[in-house]
Amino acid sequence: MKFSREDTARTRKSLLDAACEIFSQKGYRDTTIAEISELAATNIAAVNYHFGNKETLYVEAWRCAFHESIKAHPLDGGMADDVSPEERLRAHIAATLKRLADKNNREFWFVTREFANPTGLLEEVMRKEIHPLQKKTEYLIRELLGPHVSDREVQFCETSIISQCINPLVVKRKQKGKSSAKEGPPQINDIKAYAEHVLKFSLAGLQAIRKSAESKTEMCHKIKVKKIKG
Amino acid sequence: MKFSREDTARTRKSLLDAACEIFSQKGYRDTTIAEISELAATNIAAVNYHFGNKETLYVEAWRCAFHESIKAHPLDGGMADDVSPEERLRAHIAATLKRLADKNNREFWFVTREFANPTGLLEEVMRKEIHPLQKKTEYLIRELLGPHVSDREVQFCETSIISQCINPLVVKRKQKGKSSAKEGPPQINDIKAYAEHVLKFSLAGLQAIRKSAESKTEMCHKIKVKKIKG
Amino acid sequence: MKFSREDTARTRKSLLDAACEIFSQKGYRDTTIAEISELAATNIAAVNYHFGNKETLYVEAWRCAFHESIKAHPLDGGMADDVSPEERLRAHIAATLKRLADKNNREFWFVTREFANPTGLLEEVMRKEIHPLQKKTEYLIRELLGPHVSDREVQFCETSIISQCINPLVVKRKQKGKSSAKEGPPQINDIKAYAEHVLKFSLAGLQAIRKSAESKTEMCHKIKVKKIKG
Amino acid sequence: MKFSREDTARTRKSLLDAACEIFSQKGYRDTTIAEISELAATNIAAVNYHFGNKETLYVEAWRCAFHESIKAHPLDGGMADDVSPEERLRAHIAATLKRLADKNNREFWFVTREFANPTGLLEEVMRKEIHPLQKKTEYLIRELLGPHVSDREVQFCETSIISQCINPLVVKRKQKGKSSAKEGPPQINDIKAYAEHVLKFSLAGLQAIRKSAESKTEMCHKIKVKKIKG
DNA sequence: AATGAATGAGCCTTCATTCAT
DNA sequence: GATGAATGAAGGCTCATTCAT
Repeated sequence: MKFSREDTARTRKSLLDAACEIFSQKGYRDTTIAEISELAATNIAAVNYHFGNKETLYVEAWRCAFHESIKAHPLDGGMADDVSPEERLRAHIAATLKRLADKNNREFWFVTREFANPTGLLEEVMRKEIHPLQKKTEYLIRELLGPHVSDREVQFCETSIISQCINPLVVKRKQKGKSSAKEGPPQINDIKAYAEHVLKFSLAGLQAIRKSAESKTEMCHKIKVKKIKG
Repeated sequence: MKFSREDTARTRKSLLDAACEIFSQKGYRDTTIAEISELAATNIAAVNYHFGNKETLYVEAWRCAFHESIKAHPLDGGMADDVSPEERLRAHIAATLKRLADKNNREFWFVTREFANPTGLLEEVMRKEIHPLQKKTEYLIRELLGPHVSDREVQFCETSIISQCINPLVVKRKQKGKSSAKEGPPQINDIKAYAEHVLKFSLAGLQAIRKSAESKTEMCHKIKVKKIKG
Repeated sequence: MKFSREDTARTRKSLLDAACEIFSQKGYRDTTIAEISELAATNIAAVNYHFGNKETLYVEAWRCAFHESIKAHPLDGGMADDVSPEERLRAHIAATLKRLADKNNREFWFVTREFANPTGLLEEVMRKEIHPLQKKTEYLIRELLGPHVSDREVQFCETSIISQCINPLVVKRKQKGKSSAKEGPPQINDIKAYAEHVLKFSLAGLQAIRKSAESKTEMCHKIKVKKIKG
Repeated sequence: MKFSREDTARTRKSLLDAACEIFSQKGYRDTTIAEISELAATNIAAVNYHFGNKETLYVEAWRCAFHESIKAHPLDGGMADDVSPEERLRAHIAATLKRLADKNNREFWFVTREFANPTGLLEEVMRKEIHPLQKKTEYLIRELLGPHVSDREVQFCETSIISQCINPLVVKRKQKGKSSAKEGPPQINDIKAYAEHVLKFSLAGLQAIRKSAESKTEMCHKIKVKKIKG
């Protein structure tokens, strides 16, 4: 039997898809290559043939999931750069929440798992892919905080906002499929409403930090002036 | 080997400690009872004798870690109930952050791992142990938000605050031991300063939500009055 | 804590009872001494303390079951020796069937199991206990067959009759608890009716064997006479 | 080690043979797959690869033994359907006894062990395979008993005949290898002679049952006639 | 005398990887 | 190039027995 290059590529891709699906559902350890092979409708030796070993397949699957995720959810929320920073923050928060809440977004699972149980395998690939996005967020927040805040305050605010987006969805995902018991951690069901809440909550927070920084600066200034006058 | 009957509890405890340590480091699946037995300096069969099976040991280990954690870090931050809600929130945030940041807190690892790679085994025990704490937080937030907010708004605010406490520490833990590269997600190093930030940020956020709710209520009231007068 | 001799004997007996019960239900291999200890409400070490090991307990349990069985079902069926052999056979068959069909007769299980999966442990004890009974049956059958049959014919008839008693009850026991599916081997439900059947069937069989033997003898005789006369 | 793809079936077969041999000797519980693998000269994991687990292997081994047994000993004894029922019964009894007495017949061991120590695994497969054979026997007996007997009488006679075939061979097998002690249950050594005995004994028995049924019917008839006439 | 604790040997099963074709 | 067959290593669990008290 002969196999053309197209067949080979197709087999590889279907293995990757299957791996993506199952790894994201069960994590590295709980996934067997037998399962993946079956879902990909190939034989069990194909994984090692195409990817060498399970670890490599895992990394490749993550990369695949990441690109899918980025393609489906542009990170700027499709917002132009010339609108007000408040609007851009709204867009950013909404886009992030929507992306992470997307049930088809398998990448989020990989990241969550990786944080909890670092394999180290995704270390480098994650840094390279994610870093640029962070810079953008940081810049936007700095804009909203004004010139008087310290770097650390910017970092803290960035953390506050990102955390509000990530954490509830980690919780939500875990609860998925569970009987919506009233007990258990609070859970977000209306993503849009929650996005508005995070925006309102965070803008107020940012504003408070900004004013605090400004008044501190002013006081320093007054003291300096006094000293000079006196 | 010699052992007295009094040693029984000690054997059990040493197994529990070992399990706690290794489960929190590697998670359920990657931990073998052989490892645990070795660390506890007993026989593999001892696990089965004392705990029945690996699953039960896992749950017991979690419970142990949880109680250790709570003992080391009282949840109200040692704050009396009669101080202002703001002060109590400060204490709560500081205590939570300190607890989660404690390098000896193995329970946090369990929870993180469980969220990322659910075994389902801690489902019930976690709910039972953690639920009461949540209620307390919820009550405190409701106090700060005033009477006009909806349940969903309370829930959202609770999520906002808790998320700010949990997420950065998950990230931080993962980065522990890494070269403090400037790349990578923002990372919290000064827990006390961050606690103050979260308090300031969140109080402003809560205030904004409160005012928004109040004005909404007022407007409704006015409309009603108008209707009646009209 | 002190234990009187009465306590000791009681513990021993309760272990024996428990062993009897469980061994007869599950067989040697599928029974664990933990189960037995639990049912006997003692600790797990008691078995080895009182009986040395599992095998010895098994043999003792069988002996116990056997004596219980004999006590409950006298082998002559309570029939006097002076009635007709036909009546004595009726009594014998009825008694045997009743004994083997008795749900409380745990000994039958032991024997069945031993035949299928000889442990060799019951070898000697069974021979000693059972042999006398066989002799009695043999004598009765010989009486019914008359003086002309060979030893082998007696043996065959004995086998025919005993088999009709034993085999259907082995089958029946196995089917116990099963849905009385119409499929499956034929099964005896009315023991008394079946006993009458076996009697009628076997008396006819014995009669046939007897006549056959007699005619054979007669023919031999005639031939001899002829030879002499001739 | 070298192996061609054609060898696959051979490997499977050798595992099956080994399983057949050891299971029939030791029963399900006392057999380890390690033993089987060793006899089959393969790896332990091969059992799992080819059969999934021990239970499946057991069932397959039984089926294999059963088919071997049937192939070696056709159930009708090679007798045409047009001979007299007496001749067919003779052939049936002879064939059955020969089959069960065959030292190479491993299936009989399975069945015996299964009856004594039910695993429940053969429940269904045995019913499916054996049921048709029973039907044939039943039909033959009904023919010999004539039209006046009840279903229960047929069932009883079937039981009587089958029992005479099965039980002595169970006993015999157990005694195999033992010193032919004069003690112990009667034992069949000449299978052909015993087959003739069973035929003679049973035909007489059947005849008795038949006549009894006929006279009963007749009496009923007379009574009815009387009633009508009267 | 009697027992709770402990253990070592063994079993079935899983699974990533390798091999000959 | 691609695959079905095979395997070795390891894991969790069971259980009769032993031991110190």
